[in-house]
Amino acid sequence: MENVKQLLAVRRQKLQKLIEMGVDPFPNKCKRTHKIKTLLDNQKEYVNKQQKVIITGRLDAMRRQGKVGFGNVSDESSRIQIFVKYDIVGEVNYEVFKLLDLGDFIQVDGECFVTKMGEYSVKAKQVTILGKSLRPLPTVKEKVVDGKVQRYDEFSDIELRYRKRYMDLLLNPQNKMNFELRAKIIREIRTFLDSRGYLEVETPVLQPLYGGAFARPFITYHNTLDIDLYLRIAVELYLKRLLVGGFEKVYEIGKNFRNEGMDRNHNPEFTLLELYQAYANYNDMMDLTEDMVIHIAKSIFGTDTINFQDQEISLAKPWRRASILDLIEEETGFDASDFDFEKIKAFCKKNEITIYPTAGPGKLIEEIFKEFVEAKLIQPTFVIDFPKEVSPLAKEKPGNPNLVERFELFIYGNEYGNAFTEINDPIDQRERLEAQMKLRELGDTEANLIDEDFLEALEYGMPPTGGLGIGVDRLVMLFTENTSIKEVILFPQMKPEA
RNA sequence: GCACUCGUAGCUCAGUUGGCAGAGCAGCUGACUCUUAAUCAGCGGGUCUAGGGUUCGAAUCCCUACGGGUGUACCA
Repeated sequence: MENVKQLLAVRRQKLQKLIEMGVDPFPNKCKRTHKIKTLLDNQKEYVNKQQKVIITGRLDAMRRQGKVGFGNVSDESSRIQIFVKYDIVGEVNYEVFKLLDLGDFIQVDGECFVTKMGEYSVKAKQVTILGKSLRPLPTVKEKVVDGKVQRYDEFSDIELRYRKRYMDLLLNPQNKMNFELRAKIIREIRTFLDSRGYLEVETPVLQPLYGGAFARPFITYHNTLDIDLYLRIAVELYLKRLLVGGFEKVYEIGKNFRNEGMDRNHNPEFTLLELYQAYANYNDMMDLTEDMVIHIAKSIFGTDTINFQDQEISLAKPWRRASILDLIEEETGFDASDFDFEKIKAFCKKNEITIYPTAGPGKLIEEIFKEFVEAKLIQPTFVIDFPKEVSPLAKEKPGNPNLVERFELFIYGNEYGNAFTEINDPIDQRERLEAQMKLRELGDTEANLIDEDFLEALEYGMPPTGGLGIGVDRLVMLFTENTSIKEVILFPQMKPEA
């Protein structure tokens, strides 16, 4: 740490020197006439008429050479070289220039020109410090070889990149793209849904009861009310209340919180799109999902084909729709359609699938699917008609009391969405939740709770409804070709450092 | 949770069989009035993640802890 102290001390000394010279290292005012990109876009014209410009940005390279010096300044738009000459800026300003460190924010008043070596630059008339950097940033250098940018000493430590995201963004500008694309994707989701008449709503993050998904919640406490509250694990039960209230098409994009393990597909807080539509069912939700994902792909990337992990994935309609039972049979030859518990248990035992005490045949079918099928679903696939046992909010499939109208969307072996024809029969819904409570009593910590207020709402009447949930982070991962959710969340959850 | 793996200067990394902790960049001093991974000369900078053990001697071998990654389990 001695070294760090020295590096910090040096910068503070420079700060002191500037102050002694009467220079404010953190002025309140600055001026900019051009973004750097504008300079690049108008190079010929600006060079010809020696365009006067004032640029601002961070000094990220410096090559001083006696009484002349070069630097590079970056703003959000781009990066350009500056040329600072003693004879032009004068003795005092040149002293200031010499006291600059990499990472300082500066303003350069000057004019556009081309150096002897042919590089388009800003010839400084004055260099003004806008914000002193008191801590050294790692230096990443770049060199263009055969038109390709080669980077040296890249800031690449994954842990540091996540913990100090600002450095990652600053030093690895290509990583900013993930987050720009994330914003665009979410914007296109809204554009798409808004144009189809869905109303965006906001429902409570702090809930007295949690529901709508299988997950353990985060618990918090409200002082004045003197009650525990839960951070939502889903917004489902609130959005359905809105359908009772007469809204016909609603959606919410927001953070949900699940108190579970973390890995490259799971962050404790994550962004979920949930959508409910009256007078619709899960088939409509499949159509909608296809249209929405294709809209995103085409409007942002101009194509309905994407590459992920060297696999070409076609988003063109229609996506495969196959039942979970058919897929299992396809992969394993095992026919579970009779829901014969003993037979299914035997199959699980033979294949070393854990049989939890609370699991029935439906749960085991889901386990078999995970074990044998999931990873095989590379191209977009709607896996449909799930066991009723594992779907307490989904409506039974006509003609088969073991199944419900539900689908999960899989792409490249990962789950992206979950949807069903929603239960609007309050009696059925109560029975399903009561069955969940029994599981809970048997030790299933993720089983659903009974939300009496929600059941009461259903009793007033809810229209037949299709509901959909899409994992937004995963969608962003897909479109940005990332295999870790931490790459698409600006500040992913990390263990505290020792 | 379990398994494997990594942790050395601000950053990127090397470190042989267990034998004086290194390089480049960044920093500091000096030279240089058109450089661009600027160059040249010199200098400073380390609790080798932490703690314990083996050993004459540990960055290196062993154990434990912490942190990261990967896989697996869990997770709609």
